Amino acid sequence: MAKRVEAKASLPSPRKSPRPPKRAPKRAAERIRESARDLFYRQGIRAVGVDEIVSHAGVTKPSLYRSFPSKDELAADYLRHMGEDGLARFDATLAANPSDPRGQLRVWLVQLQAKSAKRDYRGCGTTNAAVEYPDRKHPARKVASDIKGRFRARLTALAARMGARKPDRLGDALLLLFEGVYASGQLFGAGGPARVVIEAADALIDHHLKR
Amino acid sequence: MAKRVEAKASLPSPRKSPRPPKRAPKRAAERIRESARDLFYRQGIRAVGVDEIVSHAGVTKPSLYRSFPSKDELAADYLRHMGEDGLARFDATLAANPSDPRGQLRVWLVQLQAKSAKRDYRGCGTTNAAVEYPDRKHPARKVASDIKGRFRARLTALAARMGARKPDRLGDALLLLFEGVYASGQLFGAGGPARVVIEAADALIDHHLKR
DNA sequence: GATCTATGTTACCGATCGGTACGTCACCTG
DNA sequence: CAGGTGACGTACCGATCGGTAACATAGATC
Repeated sequence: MAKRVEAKASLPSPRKSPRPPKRAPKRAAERIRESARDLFYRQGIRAVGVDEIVSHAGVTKPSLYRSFPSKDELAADYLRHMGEDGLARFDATLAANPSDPRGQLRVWLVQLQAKSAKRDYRGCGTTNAAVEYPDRKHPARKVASDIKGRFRARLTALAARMGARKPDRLGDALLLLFEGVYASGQLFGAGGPARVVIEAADALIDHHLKR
Repeated sequence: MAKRVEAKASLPSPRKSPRPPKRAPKRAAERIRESARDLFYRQGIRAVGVDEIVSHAGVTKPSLYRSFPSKDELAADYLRHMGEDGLARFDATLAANPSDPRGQLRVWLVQLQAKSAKRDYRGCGTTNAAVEYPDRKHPARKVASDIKGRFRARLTALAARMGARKPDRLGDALLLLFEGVYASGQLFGAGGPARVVIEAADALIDHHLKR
């Protein structure tokens, strides 16, 4: 389950003003989170040991295990944070101009395409985690499935706002395309198939709007 | 590099007729290959230890290391075999009716869609391996990149045979779709986005043929 | 200052990792 | 039968895996 662990700044009564907890409350757990995020995304979860994480974070192992019950739960926490951030960024991009969903999707796609062309692009950390942990009972896999399901729902809603006759089918078609960008981006690099994603998305949207 | 290791049947001089090597030459190496193929695909390469492989194959570790120089090379061999088989199946499907490339692609897609809907579908082992081994110097990753590059070339050639004005762009768009099926198939299972892949492929092909 | 709590550190655990030294056994050749 | 040739198995290697016990230390509260 891995309920969030930090946030102990708020439990002492808010009397003294200057600095309630200041030193400790942020250090270990948050540094571990940041290190895990970097290392897990770039190298994969299974490839990174807890020793490497704590060493990268400048802390020691017991500090990790006081904030996270296990490596699996740390991985789940990593996926939860990354997934929520990703969904929030997607929402924010779409919300920037609510009257033009198609144009805003294009904005998001331009960013995705740019990222996918960078060397050492590693695709979607959520998808990668599902590849690394096929067992559906695994904590990391459960978070990955949850995030992906919510992203799929957003694409269906977006397709509806664009006026698709079958929004769920357009949403799914777009999701196929995006997952293709994640995979082929890390496989082929800059000149890879991801270069055509915007044209392809346009074609699929047109297909679902006309007629 | 991992040059194939078996094939020692041919080196004794062909004098005696009945059975030159008979007992040993197939057993250990091939059993290991089959076990590795099953276990690597279903659980992932990193998740499977050499002990599990040899135990599943009913042999012992030294037998593995006599036929394969390392686990990494065994993984590369697994990817090489699976990739070649996959490319050959693709070619065979297309060759079954050379005058109708679009129809034959649809045949291949129907099969892909059916596989992707089965429970415990694990996507494309080649893509999965690239996710597990981001290091481009890794033997498994090199094989994965090679296979994917050849598949991409086939899709471009197929798009050309279908009469696309920009075959490389249609081929890449289709590849995005297929990689999306691999990923979303194992993420969402039977009712997932892969259900729309045929309609989406049709829309993309139409887009590249008309005008 | 005494105490409590939360965080940090040293040193260690058993299990498992990929990999190997070495002996055994079956079989073919002389 | 003597000896060579491979394939196979027993038993083991050091390294690393995820995880923990025991102790030190610093800050807040009384």
